[in-house]
Amino acid sequence: MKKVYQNGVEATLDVIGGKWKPMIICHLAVQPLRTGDLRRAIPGITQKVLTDQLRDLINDGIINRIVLVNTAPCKVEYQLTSYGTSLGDVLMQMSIWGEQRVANLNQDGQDIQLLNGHEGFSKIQGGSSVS
Amino acid sequence: MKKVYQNGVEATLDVIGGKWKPMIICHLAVQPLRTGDLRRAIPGITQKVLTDQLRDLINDGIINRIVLVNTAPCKVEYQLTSYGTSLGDVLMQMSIWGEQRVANLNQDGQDIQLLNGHEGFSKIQGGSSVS
DNA sequence: CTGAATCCGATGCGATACTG
DNA sequence: CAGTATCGCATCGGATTCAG
Repeated sequence: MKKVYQNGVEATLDVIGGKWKPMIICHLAVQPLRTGDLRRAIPGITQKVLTDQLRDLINDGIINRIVLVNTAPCKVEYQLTSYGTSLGDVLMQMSIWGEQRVANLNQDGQDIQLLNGHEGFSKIQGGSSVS
Repeated sequence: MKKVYQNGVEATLDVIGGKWKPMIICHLAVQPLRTGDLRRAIPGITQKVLTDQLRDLINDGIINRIVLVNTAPCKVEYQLTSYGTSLGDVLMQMSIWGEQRVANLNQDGQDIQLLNGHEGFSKIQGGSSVS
């Protein structure tokens, strides 16, 4: 089927729009991880949702699925592709803007919690070291 | 109810994640527009969806709703707030990345159409003039 | 330990028709 | 012309269960 995007933003959201995808990318940016590691690193995610979103990211070329064959229990590892690292700047910008927004809202009396800062995304590629 | 975000990216997606919101912001970045104008500027959007997403953007402080009182048929106009303009850089980055992605996919034999480039977002604030 | 299968509720988006 | 109300559908994310 032929896709039509209004603009590049839609195309980007197709890739990172999933609820947990930014977190997954963030963790894999530091080092390759196995599914068990990811589940522990991302509290609240379920088995299905994790594998669903991992599959999406694989199909979009953001991560690689690597089967380690010479191990006793067959192990599976996921790692960011070089294409995946190109998302670093975008995620960084989005994370920073979102943090400022949360800060604003909380000043206006709302009670919003932000579990992780943007430092995680700075690990990707050169990691444009923003304060 | 208390909200909890994993990271800033989620908070940002809450604001611009709607299917048409980037387009709406893009058009309002150039000049204030009335609903009829927006419907004509955004082919495919329906009345309901447009007003739904406009209301969301108002509640999030991205746009202002201005009722022009001294006109024969009561007119309503929408304009970007200064807070809304702060989204400029983020949308720009996302649009550029998405455009490159579409280009890559089309080179791989897919047939994806991209209606608008990132130029529209350059109108926001200083409009960090990227090529 | 990895991950596939099934069921299900919430929600976003859309079509249509109606009010001021 | 601006906005609302109702209905419907598709998609996403989540709980649970089963298999290699």
